[in-house]
Amino acid sequence: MSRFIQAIRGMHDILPEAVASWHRIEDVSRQVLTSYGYAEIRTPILEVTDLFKRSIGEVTDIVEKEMYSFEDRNGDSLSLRPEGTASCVRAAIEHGLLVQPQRLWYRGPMFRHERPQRGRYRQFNQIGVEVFGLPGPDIDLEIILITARLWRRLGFAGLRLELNSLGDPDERQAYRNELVAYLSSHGDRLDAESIRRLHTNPLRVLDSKHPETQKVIADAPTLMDHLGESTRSHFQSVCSGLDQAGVPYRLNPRLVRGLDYYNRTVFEWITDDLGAQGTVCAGGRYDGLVEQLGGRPTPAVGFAMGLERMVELLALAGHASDAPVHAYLVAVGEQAQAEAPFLAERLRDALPRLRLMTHCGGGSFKSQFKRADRSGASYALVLGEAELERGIVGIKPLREQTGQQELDFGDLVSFLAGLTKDTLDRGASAQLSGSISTRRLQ
RNA sequence: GUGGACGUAGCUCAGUCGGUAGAGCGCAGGAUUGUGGAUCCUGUGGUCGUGGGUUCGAUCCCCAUCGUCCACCCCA
Repeated sequence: MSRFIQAIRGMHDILPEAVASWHRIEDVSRQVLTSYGYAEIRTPILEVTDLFKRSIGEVTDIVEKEMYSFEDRNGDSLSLRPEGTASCVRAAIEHGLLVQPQRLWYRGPMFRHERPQRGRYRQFNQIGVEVFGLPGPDIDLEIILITARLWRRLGFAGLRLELNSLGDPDERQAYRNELVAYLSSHGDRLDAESIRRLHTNPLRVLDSKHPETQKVIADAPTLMDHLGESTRSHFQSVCSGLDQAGVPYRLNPRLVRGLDYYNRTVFEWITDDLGAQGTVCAGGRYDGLVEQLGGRPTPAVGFAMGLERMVELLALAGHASDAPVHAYLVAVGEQAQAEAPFLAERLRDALPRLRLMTHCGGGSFKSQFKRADRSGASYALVLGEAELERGIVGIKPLREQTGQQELDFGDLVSFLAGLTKDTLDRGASAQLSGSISTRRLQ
C-alpha cells in the first residue's frame, strides 16, 4: 500500500454515482443560458501568469499565494487559471469579439492552492457568464435574473441575494481615502490582518469577521453615501428591476469582492446550508478590465457559480439520477451468447435512442437476471436456446408484475420504440421485420 | 498560511488497559439444474493510511508524513 498513489490534495474524483447531479446542473445551466441567447466559449486552462496578475490584482490573496504557477520549458511563467473572467476577456480581445456586444458563458475547472475544506477545493469547477459591450443596468438585472431562474429550475430554496454598488473608480478612491482615515484613527482596535490591508486593499477590511474590527466597521462611512448621480441611479435601476421581477435581495454595504476589477453592481448568492463556504454564485460589473488588459474600453458584467457547492445543495434538495437503461439483454447458451451482440447492434441501428445493455461474461439465467435487475432496466430481453430456435425474443418487465411476452424482431423494435420515442418510418420498419437471427440475413 | 478533530473490510462503524481484529450493509453461491427484486442458509472479505521509533511483541504508545473534516483565512 505504501506505493499506492493517491489523488493530490484538494483534487477529487467525481464517481459515477455522483455524476448525475453534475449532469443535472450542467444541463439546466446550458438550457437556461441558451434560452437567454448566451453563447459558450472554451478557453485554455493554462495562461501566462501576467494575465491573472493584471486582471485579478497583484495584492489579492489569489495572486499572492494561491496560484499554481510554474516555469514552462522556454522560461515563461504560466499559471493554471484560478478563475475564468481573465481568460474570457483575453480571448474576446484577441479574436476581435468586442466590435459588438457579446453574451458569453463558459464552464470548467479552476485551480487555487488553498487549504481544502468542505465546498473549497484546489481544483473546482465553475460555470460563468461574461457580457461585453453593454453599459446599462438592464444587463446587470438580466444576469441576476438568469441566476434566480437557475435556482428555481434546480429547486434551490433558501439562497439569499446580497447586493451592493462599488461605485466608479474615482468615487471609490475618494471613499477609500476617507475610509483609511477613519480606520487609521481606530487603528488600535483593528486586527493585524486588517491593519496590513489598510495599506494594500482597505476595502477588504469591511469584510473582516474579527469581532472588534466589526465594531469599528459598524460606524465607518459607507461607500453608498459616496456614489455620484450616475452610479446611484444605475444601482437604483437594478434594485427596482429586481423588485418588479419579485426577486428579494438584501443590501449589504460591506459586500466588496475579493477581486480588484469590480465596479458598480456587485452581488452574491449565499446559503447557510454549506458551512463556512456559503457563497454559491458571485459576480458584478467590471467596466475597466478590458482596457486594463489592452482592449478598447468596453463595459462588462459577469458572474461565476461554484459547481461543487451547487452539487451539495442539490444533494440536500433530493437525489438526482441519470436515466437508467431501457433494456438488458440476457443470453444463455453458446449459440445465444454468440448471437446476442449482433441482435443488440441491430436494435441500436433501428432505435438510436435506445439504451440497451448486453450481458457479458455468461452465467446462469439467475445470475444474468440479477444483473438485469441491478442495471435498473425496465425490461429484460431474453435470448436462450428455445427463443433462438423459434426466432423470437422474450421480453420480461422488471418493474411491474405483468408476465413475459414473446416477440419477433419487428414487434420487438416497435415495442421498444414506444419506450424511446423513436419514430420509425415505414420503409425502416419493413426492413426490420422478420427473424432475430443475423445469420439468416447474410 | 494558522489552530483543532480524525484515518480499522467496498461502505457505515465497533474493538484491543500493547499479545497481528468484529458487526451491519454490500458482494458471491445455494434453497428453485431457463428467470431478478422478499426470506433463509453458506461463503467472501482488512500487512488496522504510510514510514520510522520504543518494546520480547504495536492496529493501540511516541515521532514524522500523507489524506479527510471543522474553524480562522480566503472565495465559487
